[in-house]
Amino acid sequence: MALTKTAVVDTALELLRESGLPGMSMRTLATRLGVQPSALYWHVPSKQALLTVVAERILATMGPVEAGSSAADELRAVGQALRAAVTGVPDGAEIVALGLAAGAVNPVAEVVEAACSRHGLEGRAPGLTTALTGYVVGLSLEEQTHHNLTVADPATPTVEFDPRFRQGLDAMLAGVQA
Amino acid sequence: MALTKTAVVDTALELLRESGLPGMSMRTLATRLGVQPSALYWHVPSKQALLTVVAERILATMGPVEAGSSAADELRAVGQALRAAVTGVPDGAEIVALGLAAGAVNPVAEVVEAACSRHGLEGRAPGLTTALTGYVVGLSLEEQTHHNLTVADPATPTVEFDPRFRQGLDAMLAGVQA
DNA sequence: CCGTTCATTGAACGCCGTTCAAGCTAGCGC
DNA sequence: GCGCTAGCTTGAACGGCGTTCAATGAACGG
Repeated sequence: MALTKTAVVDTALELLRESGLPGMSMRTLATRLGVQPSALYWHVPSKQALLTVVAERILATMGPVEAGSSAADELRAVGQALRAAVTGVPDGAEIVALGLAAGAVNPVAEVVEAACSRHGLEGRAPGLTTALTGYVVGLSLEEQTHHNLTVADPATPTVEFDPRFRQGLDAMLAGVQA
Repeated sequence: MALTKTAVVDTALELLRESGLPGMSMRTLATRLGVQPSALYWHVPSKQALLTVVAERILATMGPVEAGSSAADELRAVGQALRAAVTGVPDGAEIVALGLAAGAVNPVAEVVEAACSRHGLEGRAPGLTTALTGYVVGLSLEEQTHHNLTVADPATPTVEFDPRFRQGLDAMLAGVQA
């Protein structure tokens, strides 16, 4: 059976989950597929293009968000779902940031739109989407980078990102009043 | 005159401004300093360590933020100042994200603290700092990555990040009410 | 059986960060 | 003045990386 673009992407994600971005070189990817590195370039134009497809896959793992009693509750759930998807894969934030920059569709936009119109916040969706996505990707990137540094050098001081994430999320949903 | 760590960092930043991260290899850095690459490693333990020092320099370019009439105005100014500092250098967001993960002091914390206590928002500072910093770094990263993709392939569709940044910033400062 | 199209190989190119033994050189104690 | 140590640099190499490309193989319609 011949190689497939899908197989390449699948294996890339597999390799990513096992050993992060540094472990996902075109060479290890080819080895895993039992193929020469150059063979990959028939299915994918570049590693960057491969990574944007991987980014879309990661974003697609964001589960649906059920309707809540308040807009804040719903948007908080959206933020948490996005964070779960992004941090669910090593170096996911870096890859998703690249993917979004490359024009991948942001599933958060649609979900925020729905939540806003459900609670009479029409027109607020674009700004909230930008704020939410930027925040989650930014903090997740910091978290995963910190994690990588800790692995490389165990002397690195520990930081608890989970409560910090919630605190920041609540702060941005509340605004500067109250 | 012997090489200095300061000189290495200065030249690194200079090279960075000229041609971004890809143009700032240890080899080009050494060449610019008229030295062999290995000489750098007497002054700096690794490229990563060098980059965290560079990140602190970039963060230090954030100008002071003057007191405003409202807390939102002040925090908006903080966000804009941070963005200006980070995007003032090619690939600045990537480097700053690394620096923050490595434990660089975040100048935003202090400024937000001051602004909050000036407007009776004690206790809100940590969350607002996390939200603001995460958002600015996240969106700046997306913006600079997009810019790099555009340079590499001019067919990339244009995106206006400046209004989007302001919109997201306003959205997070306003919260989900109003 | 030929010719074409699809898919892969193997080898190379030019980068990269990093290491390390060996050497140079400035300055201090004697 | 001399020798030695401590600070700094060299030169060469190691093992990796993404990517390119001519040549090759395999499958198949005519």
